[in-house]
Order: sequence, then structure tokens, then C-alpha cells
Amino acid sequence: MLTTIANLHNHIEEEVKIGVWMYNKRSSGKIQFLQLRDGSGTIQGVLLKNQVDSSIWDAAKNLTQESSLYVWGKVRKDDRAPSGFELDVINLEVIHIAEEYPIANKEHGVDFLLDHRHLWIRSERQRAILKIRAEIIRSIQSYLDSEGFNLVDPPVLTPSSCEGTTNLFHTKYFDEDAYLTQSGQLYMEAAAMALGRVYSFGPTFRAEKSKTRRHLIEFWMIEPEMAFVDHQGNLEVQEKLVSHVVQSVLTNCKLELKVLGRDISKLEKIQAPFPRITYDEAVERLQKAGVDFTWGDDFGAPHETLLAEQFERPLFITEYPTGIKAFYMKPNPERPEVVLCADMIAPEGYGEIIGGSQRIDDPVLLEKRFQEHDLPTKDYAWYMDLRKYGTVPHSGFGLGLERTVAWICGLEHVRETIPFPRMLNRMYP
RNA sequence: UCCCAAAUAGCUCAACGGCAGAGCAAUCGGCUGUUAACCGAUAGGUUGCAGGUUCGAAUCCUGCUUUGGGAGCCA
Repeated sequence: MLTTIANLHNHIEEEVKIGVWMYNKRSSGKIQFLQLRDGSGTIQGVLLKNQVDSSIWDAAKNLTQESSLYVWGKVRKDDRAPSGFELDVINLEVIHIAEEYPIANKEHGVDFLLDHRHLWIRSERQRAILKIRAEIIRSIQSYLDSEGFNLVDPPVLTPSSCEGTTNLFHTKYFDEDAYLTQSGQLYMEAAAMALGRVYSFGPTFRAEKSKTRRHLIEFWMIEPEMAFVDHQGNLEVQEKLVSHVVQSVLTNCKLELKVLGRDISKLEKIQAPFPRITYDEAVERLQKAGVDFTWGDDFGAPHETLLAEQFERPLFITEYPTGIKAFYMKPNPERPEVVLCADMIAPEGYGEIIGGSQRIDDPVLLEKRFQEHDLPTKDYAWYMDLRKYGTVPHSGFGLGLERTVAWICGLEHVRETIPFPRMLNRMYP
């Protein structure tokens, strides 16, 4: 029966069969070392010429990088092996002799690797990142589910923009114009009025000509929305969620973090509560640091980094000027020139990973905002209805998955955090 | 959209106005404990494209294409 490499520690001194790819080989005249992987882990297979059948010896000799095969062998503890185990190969059955493999066991350029992304993900480092991405998704969902949230799926095809500013991907819905979603938030507000606490998890699309290490054209967001929760309650959910996710990765992905060379001590400090500063205070801090910045402007990436560097935990910047934020955000009743919103800025220069706010629940004010922003009221009639039929205070936020993965993994660029990145000028593979 | 940089063997790079080279990968051979194994040999080229300067251009100039980094915008 087939077992996996991750499972071999349960089979010491036993004979096992595994299905594997050979990612590297080292050999001498009378001994061969096969570097084997099966997705669950890696192990070295050892063949001694005087101990295996010559046909098996020759078959092993002919294996090329990334050839696939079944291997029968005896699991042996060995302190010389990085994983602590080796496999003494008894028999093997070749499934496929791979053609010359483009990705060598050495350094490559980014362009080349992205062109071969379908193969690049086989590498130890990329596998570690995708494992951590999966763990992050798993821990987000299990946390929200355990806190009484329900997963609700908003549509991907939408009739118009949720937040007029960003560029949308245009497509056709038969004879009508349609756009790929850039946020499911407005639909989640409707869902929160039905189910109380909800969250969405899905892809979003921005046709922005952004070319930085923090941007993708297609990326995934988690968007929780909560009825009867105010601005402060919103922040508490966010910090608890993020600390839970970081601690889950620390517990369940030790090997992967080690492969990535991540500084664990920085992640261990990520415990709720997170520091909060207002926009006003952030501006003061920037000015004190010698930055020329006027109240009312939005922060750029360098500003966020400068502020985040003053803290070891993610930083909430709250209550931005109304003019630079989205139309649906609720003004502070005591100070209507700012809104009850917060951005969560990750440490170490990873930038904004969450944007959230309390939403406008007053139908009159929302109507006014539609006029001010020149939004088509017809397209948003359903959204106005939410305020007409039992409106309640409610809040929500959007968590950018790829930026979160990049931060937790300690990566230079978000392109490695998603299996097949969609970037400006790159849609292959 | 703007600013900066790069493009040479399958890959990573060198050659910077005067014979286009090395390492890795590939192929062949050697080696009984290798960890990106090592050693020897073989093969591998329209120097991104188009023009220009020059006795001579991978090298200098102009345009284009592609890619990377950054800005803006955002998650």
C-alpha cells in the first residue's frame, strides 16, 4: 500500500511504497543518492550497487530530474539526513522519464521563473509558501466560523462599481455592460442584515496599472461584515483574527517557516491588542519625523512604512478625513470631518493588509453621499433599501490575503504568494 | 501614466571599441556517504528588434519591444 513521505516516521525499519518525483541525484560508481519528493515532504533514497538487482541499478541511473516513479524501500533513521530518515531502495518502477527540466537546482531570474510558474511551484520554497497560504486560509475560516460567522459568496459579475475610484475589468453580460468585482462588500452588507455575521472569501479584480511588489491584478480578499457592531467592536474582531492566524501558522507550519528563513521571533510578538493611533496622530508623527505632510492628504507607502516601523505589532490608523475615504463610511458623530474607519498596517514595511469601517446607517446621509459622489442611484437602489427596512449600525473590513501571506512568510513580493499570479503584462501560465 | 535600470548559450553571468567566454543544466566517462556533490571530456551563439557612428560594435548613439524596481492608486 502507498504511503507518503510525511508519514514515514510511522514506518521505521518497515518496507514501504511511495509515489515520487526525483528532484536531484548524486551518484558514485557504486552508490546512488536519489533526492525524492512527493508533495508531503522530501527524502533521500539510497541504492548500493552490490545490494540491488542490476536492472534496478540501471533504471535509477537513467532517471532524469523530475522523472516520476514508484519506490519500494526500507525506512531507516539516519542522523546524516536533514529530515532524520533515509530510504534504502529495494525496488523501483519508472512511471515517466522526464524530458530535460528547465529549472535547474540553482539560481534563476524572476522572469524565467514566472514563465515556468507551473513548474516553479514544485520547488521547496514555493511549496512552503503555498502550504502557509493554505494554513492562513484554513485558520481564517475556522476562526470566523467558530465566532458565529457564516460564509456568504457575493457575485463576481457586477453591474457597476462598488467604489467608483479604481478601474474595473469590463466585460459583457449578454447585451448589458458588466464588470468583474473589485469588492463584495456592498453585497456582504445585505447578507449581514440576513445572517448577522458573515464573511466572503473570493477573488477580486483591479484593472490598475500598478507595478509594485504589493500589487496583483487578481487577488483574494476576506470580507467580514457584522450587524450591530460599531467601529471599536470592528477593530477587536480584526486584531483577534490576525493574531489567531499568525499563531496558527507558527504552530502548524514550523518546517515551512524554516525553509523560508523567516524570523519567528517577530511573528511571536503578534498578539492582540494592536496599537491604535488616529490619522491626526499619524500626521503629527510624520511631521515630527521631518516629513512634509499636510492634513487631508492620504498616506503613501513610504509614510505607512515609517509609521509601522515605530511598532512591533500591526498598527491601526483610525479616523481618516472624510474626503479621502469611501462614500459609505460613517462619519464620527462628534467630528464629521473624519470617518469611523481604520487601516491595519502590517509591521516590517508590508503595508496595509486590512481596510475597514463602520458603515453609514442613516438613509438621509447615504442619499446625500450618492449625490456628492455622483453615483448612479438606480444601480444602488437595492443598497439604499438596506437603510429603508430596519437599518442598524454595522461594520466590516476587507483582509488582503496575498499581502498577509507575504508578511507572514517574510517575502519580498506578493507574486510568490498566489499559485498563478495575474500581474500587469503577465497572464501566462 | 510617470521615473530609473536591464536584455549575450536552455539557465545564471563575464567580456565595456579589436578572436564571444565561464559555471550550472544536457551528453559520455570516473568515483561506496553525497547534501546546489565532486573530477575529466563533448556539444551548445542571428549578443532582444530596427537603424546610425566607426577601418572595426555585444560594447557608443537613436527609436522600438520585453522584463524588473519604484511612484501614484489600492488590499
